[in-house]
Amino acid sequence: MPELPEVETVARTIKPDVVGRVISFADLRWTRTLASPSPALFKKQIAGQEILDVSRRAKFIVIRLKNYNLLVHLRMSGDLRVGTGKIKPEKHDRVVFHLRSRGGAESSLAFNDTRKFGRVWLTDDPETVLGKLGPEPLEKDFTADWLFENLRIRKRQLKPLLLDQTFLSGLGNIYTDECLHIARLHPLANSSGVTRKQAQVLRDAIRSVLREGIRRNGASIDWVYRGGDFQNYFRVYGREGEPCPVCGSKIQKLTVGQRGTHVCPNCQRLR
DNA sequence: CATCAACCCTGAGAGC
DNA sequence: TGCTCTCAGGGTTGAT
Repeated sequence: MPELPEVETVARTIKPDVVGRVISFADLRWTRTLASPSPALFKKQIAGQEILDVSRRAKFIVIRLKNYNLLVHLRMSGDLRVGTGKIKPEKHDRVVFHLRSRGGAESSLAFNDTRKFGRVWLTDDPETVLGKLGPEPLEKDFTADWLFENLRIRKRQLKPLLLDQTFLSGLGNIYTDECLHIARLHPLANSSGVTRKQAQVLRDAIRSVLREGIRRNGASIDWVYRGGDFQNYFRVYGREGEPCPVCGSKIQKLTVGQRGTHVCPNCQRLR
């Protein structure tokens, strides 16, 4: 489920339930979920750490602890779930953080991840993990001028470039298809050919789609469900053969950069 | 530097 | 029902 709006929703959801709690210990149930450090050091360092804040950077959930930062990437099927009282791990729980409140109440924060693609880092310097990420699309520094200039410099297919987290952070397969449709740009178009005007429209489309995704608590697809309903408002994603909401042409599905890609053949012309 | 295939995994849904 | 096949929101790595 995890693109920027879904990750933002997860972070906002768990924050009030975990800030102020202390991690008594971590139960690492699938070793490979831990990216770094070693399991032994991880368990030693995290025990006794108070959770000070929960935020999001790109598609990472950043959990600020007293002396470290706990970074979580949900990848394809990850989720963070808060549990109260007696803890019995659920199917696909990969790491379970056992928590204690000041009053002594027990609860838990579980990283549940069916496909095991998700990763967790514990580090004192989050920049070692987040350092190469591109700008946040909802921040002020993501301007049309910046986008225009950087699309021009990189000579790449538009969609794979927008998915490249070192170029721009937070977009995933769904939201990229949606914003390219709004901007009437073809996913295979060369980034260097995008005009200043088109860059302006694309920049605004990216921000509006992400904001609406957040407003609707993200999109819920397949069995990875979290209560969002943005999936009911897709313009092209997952709508192959259905009419384009703008012109009525049949939405087509193609493969771009090994990802399923949805376009309106009339609104999004290659040239 | 850009592009692509393989890989990391499990499970849902389609087709037979 | 049950089997096989394809596909899935992400990202890394190594080859070309």
